[in-house]
Amino acid sequence: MRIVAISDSTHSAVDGKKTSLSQPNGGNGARTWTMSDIAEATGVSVKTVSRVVRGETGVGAKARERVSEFIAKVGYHPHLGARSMRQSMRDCIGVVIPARIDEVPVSQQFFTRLFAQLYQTFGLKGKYLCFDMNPYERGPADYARGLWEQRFSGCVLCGPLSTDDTTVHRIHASGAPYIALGRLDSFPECSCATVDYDLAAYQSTEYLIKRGHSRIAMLKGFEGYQPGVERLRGYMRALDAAGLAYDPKLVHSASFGANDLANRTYRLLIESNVTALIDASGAEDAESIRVGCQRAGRIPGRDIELLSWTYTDSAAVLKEACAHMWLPVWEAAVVGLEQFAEWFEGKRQGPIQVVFPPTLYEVVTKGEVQKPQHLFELLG
Amino acid sequence: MRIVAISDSTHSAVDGKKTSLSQPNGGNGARTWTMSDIAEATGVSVKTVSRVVRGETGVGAKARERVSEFIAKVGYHPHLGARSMRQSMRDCIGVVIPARIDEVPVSQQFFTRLFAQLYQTFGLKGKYLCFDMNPYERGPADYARGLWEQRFSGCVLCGPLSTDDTTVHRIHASGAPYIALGRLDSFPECSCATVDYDLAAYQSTEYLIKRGHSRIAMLKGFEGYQPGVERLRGYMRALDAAGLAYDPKLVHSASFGANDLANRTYRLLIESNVTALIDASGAEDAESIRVGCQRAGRIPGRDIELLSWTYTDSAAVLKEACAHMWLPVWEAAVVGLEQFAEWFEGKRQGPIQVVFPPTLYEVVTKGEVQKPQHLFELLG
DNA sequence: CTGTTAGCGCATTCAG
DNA sequence: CTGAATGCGCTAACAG
Repeated sequence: MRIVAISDSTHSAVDGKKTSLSQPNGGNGARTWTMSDIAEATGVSVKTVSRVVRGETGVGAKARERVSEFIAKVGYHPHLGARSMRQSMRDCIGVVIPARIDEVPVSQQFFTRLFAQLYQTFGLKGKYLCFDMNPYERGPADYARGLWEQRFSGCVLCGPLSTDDTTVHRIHASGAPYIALGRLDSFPECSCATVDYDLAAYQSTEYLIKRGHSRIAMLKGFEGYQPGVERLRGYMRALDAAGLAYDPKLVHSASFGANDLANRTYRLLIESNVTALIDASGAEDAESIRVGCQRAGRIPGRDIELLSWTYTDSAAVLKEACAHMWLPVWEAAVVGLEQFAEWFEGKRQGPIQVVFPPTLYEVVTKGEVQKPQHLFELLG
Repeated sequence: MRIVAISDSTHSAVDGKKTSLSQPNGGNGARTWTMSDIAEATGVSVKTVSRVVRGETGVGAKARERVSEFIAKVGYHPHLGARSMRQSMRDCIGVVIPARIDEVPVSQQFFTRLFAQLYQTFGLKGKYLCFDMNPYERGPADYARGLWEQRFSGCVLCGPLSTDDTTVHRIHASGAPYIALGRLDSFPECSCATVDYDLAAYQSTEYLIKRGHSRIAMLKGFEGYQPGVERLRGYMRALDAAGLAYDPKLVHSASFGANDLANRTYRLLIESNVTALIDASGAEDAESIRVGCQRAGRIPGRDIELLSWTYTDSAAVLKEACAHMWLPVWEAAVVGLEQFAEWFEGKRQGPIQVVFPPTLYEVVTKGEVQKPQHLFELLG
């Protein structure tokens, strides 16, 4: 067991010179060494110490060894704040939430997968991950503040973008590497990795129209966010292509915080002549849909045809549904993160554009998915 | 939609003065403003700008408004590197892994709960969480490097400590607020929030002895880590108290990476005269234990008595077990994190010492827990 | 109430 | 191969 040597004969000259303000907790702790301390103690110049620390050439073998040993002995580490004033922080990736964390359904599953992926891509290479949880304490905060503050030099926007988001434009304009796990109509150049929700809605609607339905209801999530807009647009396009009129009463938005999915389902199903329902809520909540159907006196497969969206390949949210739309959100994120890592490391240029198409299944192989638990639900 | 105004008549004088090195990606991005830029543009001194930014008194209403507006307009943010040279970083908490992430069983459940808790405690207050994944690329890395580098000024050590850990001593000596989710025999002063595994092992063994067993096997995890040491010590103390001899053949360590739990169980059970088994592996893997029993030709409750450890209140890993030991690891972490937050904010002193006792259940109310999925299993 | 100035620790010229 | 000097953006002590 070796504790940092506080006093050492080699540098008795600098003894008690100053109590650095930047000491962790300004107390009885071990002293914080600076390059000039090291230089003084080892009898070389600051620049030589710098060369050794940064592994540069231009230092004699003897001097290098002496400095290296001393550095190891006292446990010197360069001050990153000081370093960041001369160069950008290329060892820290920001992970920021561009939406209220309790407004969007960040599932436990998705979050831990994302974290594991970030661990593999960056953590294993010794890089830091810096999370900014975007508190929204007094109005929407600037979720990219860590970038402006130079805390990190690139970031992952983890979550859907609000339709009126402007921050992502500023990130883009800054030239910093970034990737949004979601796109934005108003900003097609946006660096992103996501799924084509518009197409998913279009194909869902088209499928049901082909099966003879003309009064198709849709339960959609993400009100106020881009994925919500895309759902509606794709739905309307499909209706339009089939020459059907759009009835706003047939589209409801469900919020994730309140558990009103069953209620929304019920209300949609008692609308006149509704014969089919697209569950594009993203909640993956079979029970609520079932309860809603039951309360409306509808039996799936007989009185009402269901089509539900899932984030899992070949899996169903509702066994009773006639078809299942798979949104490869995770798969897009993986590809996007790989490309982002290359951009961050300077091996490629940005922006990234990964938009995966959805896949419609009629037969499911993996059974029914569980209702996911969301991050904010774990609290108190 | 408003993009940062690049050129503005108010400050045409400083036009094109310099291209700061610290620009995010040194390219076509928007310019990075400094305090002196703001000062020059608004006709005040740097100190006045500083006062406005930091919300200090001593600025006239007119000047304050002018500066505030300009700052908002150009999207100025203080450079944290520069700031960190004068004061410690009190808005960033390090979350570091003091063990190889693939050597210890960080369950998805525990991890997301921890993250949610950190979000609530720090994220909501606008603080950053900086994860260092401790790569171990070339030999064990210094998992507290973020502290030495002044990247953060306090940290949570998330995971068990290695028995030969020395880094935590240095963290302690630095005076920085920290909390280890695990303790260390060799370092009783260590700031920690954990469970008394020694007591859990003692009580488990004692319980089985009282039920008439004298040949008690133990399956333990965390070889090389403190919780592993405590398991063995508690087990041995109980044997000793009852005047029984310790037989090393009756204690096996299971590693988490390899799935050898069933095999270990089998091997323990074919040992001569073993009549009871403590599953202190921490794997919460009922299936492997069952397979091991079956292969050894033992039927739980008849040929062999099982006692399994769980991390969930009133829940069982194995329904067949005669008793269940609950280790309130999570509960200790919550209390510890609260105290850590207060220490970090200067509202109390360290170190923290939260050591929860385990609880033995004979009757279980919440049913059988699922085998947890671990973070590293999500990769690949 | 406001401004001037001296560093913080490091990387980077530019000289030896 | 080495070192002295400069400045990054900010805060704080010290003047007005």
